[in-house]
Amino acid sequence: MRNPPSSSKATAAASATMTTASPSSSKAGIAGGSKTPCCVKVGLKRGPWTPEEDELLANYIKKEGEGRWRTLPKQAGLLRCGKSCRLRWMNYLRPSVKRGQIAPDEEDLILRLHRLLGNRWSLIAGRIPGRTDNEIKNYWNTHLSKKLISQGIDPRTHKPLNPDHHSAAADADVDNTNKSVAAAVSFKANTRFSNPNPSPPPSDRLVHQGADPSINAMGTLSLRTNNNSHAGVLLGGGGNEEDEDINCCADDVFSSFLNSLINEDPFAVQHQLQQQVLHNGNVSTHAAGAGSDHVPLISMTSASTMTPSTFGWDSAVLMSSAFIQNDHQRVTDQTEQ
DNA sequence: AAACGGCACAACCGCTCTTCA
DNA sequence: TTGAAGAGCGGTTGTGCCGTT
Repeated sequence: MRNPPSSSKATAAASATMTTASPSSSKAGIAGGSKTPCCVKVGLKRGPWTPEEDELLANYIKKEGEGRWRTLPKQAGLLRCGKSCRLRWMNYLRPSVKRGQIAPDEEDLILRLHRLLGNRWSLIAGRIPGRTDNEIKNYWNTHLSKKLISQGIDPRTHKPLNPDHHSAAADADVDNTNKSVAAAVSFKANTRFSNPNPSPPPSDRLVHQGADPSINAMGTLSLRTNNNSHAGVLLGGGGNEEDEDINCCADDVFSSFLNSLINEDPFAVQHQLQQQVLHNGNVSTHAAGAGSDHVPLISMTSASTMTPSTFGWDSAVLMSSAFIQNDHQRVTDQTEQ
């Protein structure tokens, strides 16, 4: 784990020391002369934030709320670009940000999530309350990746660096889990929500983080494939069947699904998906593109034998189910042997 | 005591995606 | 349909601190 001095360093760096901007700090972030700063406007301050700037930003957001980052600095009386303000707020000033050491259980969770999700820091951070993507990214790069390497594990693939020292079965485990999660993440990534809430919807990116309860509570969502054609997945019974709509809380499904994978319990994943289907009455899929036909009432079992290409969309929880079922079958086979 | 290197983390950049006029 | 603006993400850099030589 981390040694005590690092925490004090972190605290110091997070407050006073980093805010004592030396003349050289104005060069921060500009590597060489080729890179263009995000804020080319003359007069905008860069580098470490001062306590005064923090106060201005925090007070303004407390009063006016988040958003409109481009205009915020001017309104708040800050000589910063909006991007810088947003980053400062998100990674440091937000009340929900938890400071201090990463606990062992958090570290374990980061490892598990990274094994499943890769460098999707925001997604990982979304499942660790109070931690920011930047913090987790830093912690990974400075601690965990090195730790894994010292254990003979490739931090990118989570497989042994020396392929002679592991079994094919172990590979299969990792592969199947990764495929499951890749499909689910892809499902999420391709999911665009139609928020029924009339208030300005938060960015879709937040959906990936699972950070916004208003999104978790959404009733309707639509899907868009990578090539911008539209497709729909209906999970659930009642309600209208407008194209592009999905009438169940897919985020909950995803969340439960991910939780199960984190806990390395593929049977629970399968069970949860099946329960979701039973609860909602059916699973149906349909493509909303030209000439598409509805494919009604497919069971999870049949769904698990289908490929995404069957429907013309490139990802789905259904595929995850297939992978999980394969896992189940493999284990069953092994048991019988 | 000074120099050096590694560590930790805040901050920045380029890019991508979504929204909206 | 398209382009501009807004927002967010992952990768990278810069800086201060600390331990070692």
